[in-house]
Amino acid sequence: MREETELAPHDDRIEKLDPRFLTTLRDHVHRTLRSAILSGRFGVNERVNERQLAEQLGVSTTPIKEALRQLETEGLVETLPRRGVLIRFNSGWAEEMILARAALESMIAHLAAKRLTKPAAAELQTTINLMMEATKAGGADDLIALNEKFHDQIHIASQCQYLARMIERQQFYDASIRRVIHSDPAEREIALNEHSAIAAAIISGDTDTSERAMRDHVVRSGETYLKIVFKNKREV
Amino acid sequence: MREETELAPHDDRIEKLDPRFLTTLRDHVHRTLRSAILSGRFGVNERVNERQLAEQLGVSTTPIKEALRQLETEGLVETLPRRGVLIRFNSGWAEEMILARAALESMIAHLAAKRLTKPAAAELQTTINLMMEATKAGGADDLIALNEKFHDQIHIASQCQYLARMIERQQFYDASIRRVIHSDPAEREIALNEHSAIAAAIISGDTDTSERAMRDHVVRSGETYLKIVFKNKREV
DNA sequence: AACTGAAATCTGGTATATCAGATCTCACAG
DNA sequence: CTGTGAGATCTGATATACCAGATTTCAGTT
Repeated sequence: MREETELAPHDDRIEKLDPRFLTTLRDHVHRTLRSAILSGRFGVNERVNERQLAEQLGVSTTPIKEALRQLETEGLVETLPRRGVLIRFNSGWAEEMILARAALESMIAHLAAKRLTKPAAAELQTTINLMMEATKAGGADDLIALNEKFHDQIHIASQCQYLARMIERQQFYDASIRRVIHSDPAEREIALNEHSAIAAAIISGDTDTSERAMRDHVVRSGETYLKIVFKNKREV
Repeated sequence: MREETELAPHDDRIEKLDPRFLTTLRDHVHRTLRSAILSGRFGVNERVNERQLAEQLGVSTTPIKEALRQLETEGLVETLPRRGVLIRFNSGWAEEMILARAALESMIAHLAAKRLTKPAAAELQTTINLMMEATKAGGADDLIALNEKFHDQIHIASQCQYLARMIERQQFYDASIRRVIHSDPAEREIALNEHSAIAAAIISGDTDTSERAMRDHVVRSGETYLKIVFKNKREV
């Protein structure tokens, strides 16, 4: 018996609270602004005012400033010292975010193919099987969840935490748009085929094919999102 | 004649000041901390204290906080709300930064091969020619400068600003280490060959070869840096 | 000796005041 | 009409005070 579990007041029935559930104002501001920018609620090159934002969101400027620093590092805004903060997002930016994600995901797929363990392979296959069923009969939300699980499993298999985190930041669309896409029968069919091909390549350890299949999948599906999000307004 | 240049008090002899030259305390703190982290002056998982940092750097906590938010978004520190700030950097992180850079640079090389203009091709070739000379007779600093120019030209040719910015953030070594590497005759020879191959592929429009050559170059040279920066202390 | 919990303390989070560069306004000189 | 520049004003940058979780300390209890 392990001493620690004996001595410590440990109780498996109650999970430890994840500190991440405790959010901060800064985080809330960050999410809100990020979402607003990505959904085009700011114009390209529009200036935003820290004090004004603070007032609108009912907070002081401190969390606003911190959130803006994060957005700046993400490349969504640009701060001109002592002059102003500009929104930096348009369809071109979104396109490059897709390319970034494609590049990173394909690198991760490559490594996953190289590092995949037996049990992880089985789990990945299980996800694909569930996807097949959900594609036929499931709702959009089921597919979205499976989609996330699929990519997460690959991230975990690759053993790359830094890369996985980077990829998360390249998402420029929200749940509502995903729901639209995952409701389209044609898109569902294509996505399933692509996912199956990716999984097969990774499970078979074919790094090269994994890489390409993943890249092509991310680029193609990304372009589908682009068309919907930016419709007819492709800015300069 | 263009009206604007006639009416405006324009004087080509004097360049407009780039606002970016005006730096802020926050920026200075960011650079300082980033450099300190990347050069291993903090231990893995070491906790840093905002007030303490402020005192050490002789500033208030505000610019410290903002710089930490940037570093957090870059993945170099992690903030546990109301508990502390942890350094998140070790050799594994550095390895993944190399992989990220390789993935992004190879994507950019792919696009550069597709989008390269005639004049840009000539300029790229010029850089390669200068590199050949510098490899034989030049100093390390010349090679470093040419190296940067080479990659910059490819970034510009790719027309990807967002990706180019992302790549900049994946650098984990400083000038002094680059100087060591670019002084080694063997390394110089290898790098020249790789650069030449990349340039040739891009100029010939061979997207596939460009991509691979770039990726392999970044990974290989990155590993050289890894060996030097982390020597014998490869942490968990 | 082991446990409990209140209080001290540490740390980041937030609000606010103030500073200073950048920009704008507008009277006034040429 | 045009150009100038002092002053008002806007905006981000910085400093500072205070708030509130999280952690530690330690006396008191069993």
